[in-house]
Amino acid sequence: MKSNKIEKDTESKILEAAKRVFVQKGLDGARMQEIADEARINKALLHYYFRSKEKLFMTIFKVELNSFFPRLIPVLLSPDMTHEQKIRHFVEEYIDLFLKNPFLPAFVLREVNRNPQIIAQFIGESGIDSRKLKEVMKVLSNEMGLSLNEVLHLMVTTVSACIFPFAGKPIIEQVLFEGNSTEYNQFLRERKKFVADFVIFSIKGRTI
Amino acid sequence: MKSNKIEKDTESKILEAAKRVFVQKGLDGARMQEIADEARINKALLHYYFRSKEKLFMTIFKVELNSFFPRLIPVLLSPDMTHEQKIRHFVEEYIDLFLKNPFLPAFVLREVNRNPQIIAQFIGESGIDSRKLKEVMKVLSNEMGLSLNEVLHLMVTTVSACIFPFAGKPIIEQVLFEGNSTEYNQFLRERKKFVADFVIFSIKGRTI
DNA sequence: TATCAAATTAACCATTTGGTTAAACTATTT
DNA sequence: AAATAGTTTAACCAAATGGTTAATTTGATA
Repeated sequence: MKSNKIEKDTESKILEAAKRVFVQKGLDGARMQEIADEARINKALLHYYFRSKEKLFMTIFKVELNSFFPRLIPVLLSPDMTHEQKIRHFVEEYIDLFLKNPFLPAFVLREVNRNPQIIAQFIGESGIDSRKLKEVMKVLSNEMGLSLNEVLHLMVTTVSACIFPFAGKPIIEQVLFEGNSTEYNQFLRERKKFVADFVIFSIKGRTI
Repeated sequence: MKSNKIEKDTESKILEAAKRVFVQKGLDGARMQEIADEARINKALLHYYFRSKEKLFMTIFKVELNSFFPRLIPVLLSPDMTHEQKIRHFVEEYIDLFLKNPFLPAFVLREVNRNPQIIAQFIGESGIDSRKLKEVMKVLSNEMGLSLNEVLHLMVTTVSACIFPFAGKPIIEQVLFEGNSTEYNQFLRERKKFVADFVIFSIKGRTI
């Protein structure tokens, strides 16, 4: 048996290459040869480590979907924070995640629309727990003085405001900043504060 | 020459079939044979009308991108409406568009991320005019008492809140409604009122 | 109704692509 | 150092795929 070091190295070289290619091109657009080239190995070695393109893709997708759902539920349930603090924390963490992985939103949306079942398939392993989520909604509902349904919409709106500027980068960059990527990136950095403010102001404006 | 009726019929049969297939599967996932089958014609006929897959795709994409940007600028510039009325009008029209074309957001986002240049390529024909857009922003900035930059973020947030629930359908339906599509559709129908309220409340809450 | 151009099709082609195989290589064990 | 088991590669394969060609059909026109 080869030393574990080299063994693991090849596998992670493959995983890193596959991530880059799949995230950028999607399952349909990716080529096994390109992944092999990117990892600087023979194509047959891909099939030696991961039996098929599908299997390799699923391995990558599972990891990416997992990071797409941030581990923020405990914070949202914390009794030591106001709902304003919770909103700020959530928005900042979520946007930071996408600033570090700018292509994650477009990738997940693309693949999830290509094969909607894939989301049900991995729901268990994705760090999302429906029960906990409902608990969060109840807590927020009490804290904010809104109905459960209003909290649901509020959550979706908040998540939308975080995700869309990344998923729609080519549109926003071109239409709003005439292709100037510096301005677009500046805009993204401002987002954390703006989105949190926006949501908090909306709750205030509603309850007046 | 054959009668115009039949000629046009075949071409539109192709366009309708191509739209269905491309919107669902994207450029990479679509197959010319499938489009031919869907249109109930021979595959060679596709190439007779549209020389290549790329050309056929571009024809479809241009149309879809065009409908993705609604013609709402005149309304937003109208001096006879309050900014609240404008927001309500915009949100209602935009969400209605997606209720009629639920796969449009995912399609546009997918293709625009696959090939970011495509958006610059069609910006002229897409019914979007940067100059007019800036005019809208100035008008809204005055009406709402917000800075230009705040209006920019506000616009992106509003658009996000309209688009994401459609682009992220598989995620929302599964995570928030455990796969119950009736509940998901109910949620979508409520959105028009909620999003408009949300934005308007936020402006109110901010200026207090 | 003979002619002609456009529309349509069946058969075919070249390339790409995911996947396989058998041989070669490497490191560990005896 | 011979045997062994895991790793890596070059060469290959079958199916799929976008695209082409040559022949046939269709319908209008003279």
